[in-house]
Amino acid sequence: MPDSTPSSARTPRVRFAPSPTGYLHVGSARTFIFNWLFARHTHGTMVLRLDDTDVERNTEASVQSIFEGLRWLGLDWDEEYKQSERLALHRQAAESLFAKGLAYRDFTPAHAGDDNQSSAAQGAWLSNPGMREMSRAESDRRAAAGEPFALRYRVPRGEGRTLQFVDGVYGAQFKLADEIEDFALLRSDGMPTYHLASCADDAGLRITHIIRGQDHLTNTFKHCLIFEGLGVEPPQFAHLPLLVAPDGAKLSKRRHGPVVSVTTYRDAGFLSQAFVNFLCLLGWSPKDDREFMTLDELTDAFTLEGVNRANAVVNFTEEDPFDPKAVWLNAEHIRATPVEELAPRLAPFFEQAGFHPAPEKLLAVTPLIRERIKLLRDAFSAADFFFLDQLPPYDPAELIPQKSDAALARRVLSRALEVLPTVPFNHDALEQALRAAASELGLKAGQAFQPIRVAVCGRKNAPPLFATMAVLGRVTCLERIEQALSSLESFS
RNA sequence: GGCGCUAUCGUCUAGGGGUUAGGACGUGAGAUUCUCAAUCUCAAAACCCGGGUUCGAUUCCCGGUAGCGCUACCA
Repeated sequence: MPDSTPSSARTPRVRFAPSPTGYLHVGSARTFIFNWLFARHTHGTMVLRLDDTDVERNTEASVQSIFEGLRWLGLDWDEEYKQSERLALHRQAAESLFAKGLAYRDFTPAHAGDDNQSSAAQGAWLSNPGMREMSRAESDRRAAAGEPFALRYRVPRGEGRTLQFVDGVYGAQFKLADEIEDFALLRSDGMPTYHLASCADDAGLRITHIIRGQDHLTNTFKHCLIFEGLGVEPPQFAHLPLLVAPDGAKLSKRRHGPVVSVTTYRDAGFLSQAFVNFLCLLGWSPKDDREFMTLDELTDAFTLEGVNRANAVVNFTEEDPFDPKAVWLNAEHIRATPVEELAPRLAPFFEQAGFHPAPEKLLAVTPLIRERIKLLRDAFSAADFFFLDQLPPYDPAELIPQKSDAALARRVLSRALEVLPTVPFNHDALEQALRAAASELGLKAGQAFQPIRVAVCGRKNAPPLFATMAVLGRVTCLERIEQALSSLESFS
């Protein structure tokens, strides 16, 4: 049944195989993305496989949270499997290796020698004493007697054999078989280990390219041994440089907390396409000067040759959990998003602040803040005055322009009050009227507009004045200018 | 400890035997604008160290150092 066509010549089948032991973290997300891009670029198949053989640590909540993360990324997959449902296949693989004499039973109690650091230093870690050499008869007898055992791979020893494979990123890799320990295939409870289950499934699912984190680079020799024992041609391998924290340590849930969870990015208001764009730039380059890229452009440009070999730092700090480049890219993607598409994405963040803007109003406000926010969650603080019934009390110092006085601010506001009731409330008419008012008062635009802007928006920094007033409407504007004026009454 | 992988501005990266070592983010200065944002201009900022090979190495080779990974009946 094994297919004799080399994996490199078949239609690519790649897989993403997370183990559900927590939320989806950014490193896993990147691995998924690279696999997806490879699959789509080559018109291959994307397989999602939950590697849930670690019964102790797997949770259903984690499964849900991983799906949630993947769904948010907006990338799909073609086939889906659960490793725990494929136990029979794994056992069969173990059987087959045992039958061929490529594996043996190890009756050493689990965790017998926990000081494997020192025993490793003495070179005594290759196999447990007496187990590898045990006769089949004795092994069978002890097993039949119900004594628990782990199944280990019988790694070729004393032949000076060199194992090798060509990595799609790191190039040709070599290792002496004698340096590899007799790794476990089955635990003493009969459950397969990661190495066995993973290889058996990769073979069974006819995976052609394994694209995964570099932390598996050395493990790959073991996997080659398993594929060989199973009598199948190993897939192509490509290992990805790791994502690390600014201190150089591998990104981990434990040490770095929620900053490594993709939901943190989602909740802060990253656009998924920006997040994907950012992750792609860590450890991969299109080799030209492009940085801002759409999914289509990424798919088109992605190749394994573009993958870098050095670990990439995600540049976050305690004060700011997001890499500045990620934030910048997000701002770029926000600006590139059409208003009709962006407005509904903003809605949840207004709701979070306790406001439920009408869709039309949101649509009117969005273009005014689109250039001014870096994260979607900034939307409310950038646009609050559009939705507040009552502005917080004015700061007279803000109503009064620099090098000026309250009297001038009062004149400007009074004049505005005279002019505004009859002006059509659209951008051009407002501009014409207010500029005219400014020159009548002998003021420069900047000087004249500040009191009005502060009156209408409640602060000095805001979107362009005329468009803002047009959205706010005549009634609100007049009301606020009156209030501002009266707050200046007693002020000299 | 053993084995492996890696090393270009603060960060992400391009490059590659002879280059003013390129771009981006961030930072600083300026321009522009009704403020902010955006935009534009300019600036500071890097080839880990030591040996080779070579007319010439940041680039190729070796060694060192450092970081990371693997060395589990975790994945």
